Amino acid sequence: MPDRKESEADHQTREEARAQSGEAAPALALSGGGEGASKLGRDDWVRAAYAMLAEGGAASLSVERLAARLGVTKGSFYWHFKDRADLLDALRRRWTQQLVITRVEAAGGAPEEKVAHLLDIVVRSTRQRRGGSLELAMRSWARRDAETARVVEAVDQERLDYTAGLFRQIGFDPEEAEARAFLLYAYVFSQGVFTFMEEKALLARIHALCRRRIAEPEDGARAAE
Amino acid sequence: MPDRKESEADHQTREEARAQSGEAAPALALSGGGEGASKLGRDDWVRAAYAMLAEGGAASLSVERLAARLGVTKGSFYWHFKDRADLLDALRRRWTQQLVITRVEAAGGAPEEKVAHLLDIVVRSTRQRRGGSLELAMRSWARRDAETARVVEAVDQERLDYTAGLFRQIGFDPEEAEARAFLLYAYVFSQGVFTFMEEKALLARIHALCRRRIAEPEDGARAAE
DNA sequence: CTGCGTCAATACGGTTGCGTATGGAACGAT
DNA sequence: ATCGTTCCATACGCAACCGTATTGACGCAG
Repeated sequence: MPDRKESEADHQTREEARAQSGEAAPALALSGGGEGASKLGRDDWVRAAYAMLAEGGAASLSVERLAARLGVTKGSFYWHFKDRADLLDALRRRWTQQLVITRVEAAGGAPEEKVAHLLDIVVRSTRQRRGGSLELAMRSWARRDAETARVVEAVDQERLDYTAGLFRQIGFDPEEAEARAFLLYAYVFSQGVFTFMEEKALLARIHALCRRRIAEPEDGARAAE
Repeated sequence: MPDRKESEADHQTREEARAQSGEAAPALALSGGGEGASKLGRDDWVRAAYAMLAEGGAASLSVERLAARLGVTKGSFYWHFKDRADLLDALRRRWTQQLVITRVEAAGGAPEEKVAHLLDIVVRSTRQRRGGSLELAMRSWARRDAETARVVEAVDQERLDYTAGLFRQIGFDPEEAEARAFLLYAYVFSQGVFTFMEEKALLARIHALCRRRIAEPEDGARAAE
């Protein structure tokens, strides 16, 4: 039975639970909170649920396990949320606002640099594993939930459009820009999905080459200048 | 509550269940079966479960819903399988044996043609949606199950190695072959994952271009001939 | 007809999970 | 001190599942 193995130790204090889950204390909630930050805010719940979503997917995200992870009981959960569906809504919204684009835009620079930044996102990100799990969880969830499917498709579309725009700014014609944008997106997404990409060696070997195939102009007809 | 909505109508005959689930009757089981094929074999269960895995993921694959889908009760299930874990094992094995590589090899031809075949797999496949869902479900499942992670990684590695081998046969040096193999895999995988790829128009627009970026030699230095 | 193997129905106990109801502790305001 | 707000605990009913035990229907060999 390869599925569950926890849920034996229940009944524990908040501090114990936090200690064993390896999670940092909420730390915001009340801005003046001194040490323990004894009360949880809605945002603490959403953040913890977000982590669980990445680990186990939406289907195995239960209210009671979430509460146990936070060291409280579900009595508290239903004070902050109407429903489990209410929590899931919040998760969808949070994921939508986790914008990669704004991060890239904030870094600024020429379109070429932005593309390079996009290409390196997974490589740079220390916790690529979690990012990939999230993307995976969202898409797996989207297969059986229409609203999630809507959200995910919208985000994908936005990312693709943005990337295609960069390529157009660089000078590719619209079709070529769209194709390269998709290739780039597929490449970055796959980096987060395939576990053998965690061997740094493989990634180091192929990254520069992939980057060239995706982002550089054709070698024969070098455009202008 | 966007999750469940079925499981109200239970208690029905086998034929009713099959009719309303829109599924074809098992149709093998007993090779001499005339009409209804009244008895189910272990393989029928695995096949039905395989379909449910694609639709809902491993977490939401329950024995009782599976039985209901087949028009029987779980009393029957536990005759064919020791466990739910037993069924999941069978699913993992089935997925492992669903070899794309052998299909491509069977078609034969020069390495270039095989690469082309790989590139067109999703485009050709009429039920790309289901294939993508399966790949997605397996990987989402693998994030929380070690054995599945092992299986998936082995399959990915095999596919990557095979594709890299093709590129080496074409004449690329090993590093370039590996990089292009990954790009190809990422491209094909992503086609099955992103829902906006279901618009045939977009795919038609970018496919040729992507194919060139992935499979064709650099335009500047055209190799030999 | 009898017995046996095969597949399935029914019934049961146990666990997990959802959502509700209700009460209590901490804290600030009046 | 009293009250209201905020967060949490406990207890309950209910449904979905898992796995087991028992019994039944059906075909087939003897």
